[in-house]
Amino acid sequence: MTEKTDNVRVRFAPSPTGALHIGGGHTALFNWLWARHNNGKFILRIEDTDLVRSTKEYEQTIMSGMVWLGLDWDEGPDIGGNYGPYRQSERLDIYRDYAEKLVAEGKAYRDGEAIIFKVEPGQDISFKDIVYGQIDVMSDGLREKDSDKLKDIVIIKSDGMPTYNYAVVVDDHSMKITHVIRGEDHISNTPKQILLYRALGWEVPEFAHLPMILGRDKKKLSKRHGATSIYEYRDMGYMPDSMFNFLALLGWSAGDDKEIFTRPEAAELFELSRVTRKAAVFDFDKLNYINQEHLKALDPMVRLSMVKPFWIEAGLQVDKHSDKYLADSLTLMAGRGRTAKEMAEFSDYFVSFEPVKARWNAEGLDKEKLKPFFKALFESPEWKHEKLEEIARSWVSSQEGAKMKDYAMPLRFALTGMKVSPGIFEVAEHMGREECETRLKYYGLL
RNA sequence: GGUCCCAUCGUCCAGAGGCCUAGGACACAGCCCUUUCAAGGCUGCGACGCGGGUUCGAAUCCCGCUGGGACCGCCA
Repeated sequence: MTEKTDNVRVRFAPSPTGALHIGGGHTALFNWLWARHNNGKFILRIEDTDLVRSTKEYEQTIMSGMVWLGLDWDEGPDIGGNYGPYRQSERLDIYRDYAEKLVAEGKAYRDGEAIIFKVEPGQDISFKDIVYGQIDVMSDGLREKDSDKLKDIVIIKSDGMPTYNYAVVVDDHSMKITHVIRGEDHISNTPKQILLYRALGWEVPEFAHLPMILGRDKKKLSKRHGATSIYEYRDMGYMPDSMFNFLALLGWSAGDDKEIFTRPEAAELFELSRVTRKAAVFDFDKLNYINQEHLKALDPMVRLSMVKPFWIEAGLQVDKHSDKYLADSLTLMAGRGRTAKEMAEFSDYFVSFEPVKARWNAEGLDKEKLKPFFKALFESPEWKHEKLEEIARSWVSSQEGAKMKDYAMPLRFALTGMKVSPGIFEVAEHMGREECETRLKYYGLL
């Protein structure tokens, strides 16, 4: 069931003080899902009021991270929109004006160069969260740490920049944001913001807080847990479709058993009311599985484009082959490998003989026993796996006590340098008679 | 210390009083297929944190406890 919402406008508002990390991507993703589900607008706003830590480079990195994940926005600093500017550092006059208004009305006061909002005791600043439900708070709860003194809220810093809690209110109001969707760590900021909305005489938007993402040790995800930036996952061989799928499943499910889905499918099914409240642990095993499933489902040429960079990274001469041959090689892999990187590693022998040589050794090989077998194989009128297997089977049955693996495994190892591969006769067919001959001769097996 | 939030298999999700001797997925274990498994098929292991209520009946509602977490910056 779809909640009745019209003209949904949501935003992702990162501060450009680092790359797009898992938590940020998760938040952006849920905002995107809600916007797309409702045919609403997804807005990107840059919160760059921290002069010392914000950089344009990070702003770029965050945007390209979102593009990589497949999260497109409808309004933002790069493409503009009717409610700009979309960079807080370009909206200083707006913050200043409203702050002056609050001062004039006696709701805020100056201290030093800063402007500070007065918090009056005894106010009910409860709110209803779409995900967490009713949250009851009194203004008396806003105390200073280890003190019973009520804490006023700084809205303009001494350097003239607005603070987060103030700017977010001014911007969300002036950008006509209907749903504020953000991490659960913002629940305790919400009452302060509500105080500001009231003082300014503005309507309060809907709030939907999202569960946190934890590391394996159940602590908030951080550098200690290894990869935290979205790009690190790309570099490890995870695909955007899978990251999207995996992240969407952290704190949400459609309620049925469907766990592998595309962006449009997720957007169709997504409901804020179905978001979970419990913090979720980032589970690599599940990510691997989801990535593998997407890797399987990919169009062969698209799959090739995901895997190719990792072959190149390993120094293999990819351009010696046609894309058709390479893509077919991956199709033959039939789902082996969980990441694009793993798939590239598991299939390197299709690209080049070099890695095979590096792995190969003749330990325990009875060359004299093998030679006649390989010779028979190469007498096959057709280099087709059915024919090759047929020859192999009759050869094995003609030898006393011989088993298929006695011949198939040495062949596999000579051709691939691996003890694991797709059916070796299929591999041989795909590699081609010439290449197989080259490899076997190199080892003196033919 | 204060305020707020959370609590179902190891992990991610189902479950919105009887459909639950709690379901699915990942992981793990075992079996099967077989020229190998990193592919495929099957089976198994495994949870409602504890204690009180409410009710004919509670994983689901209420209270307490315990255990986690977030926030309390002129960071966002």
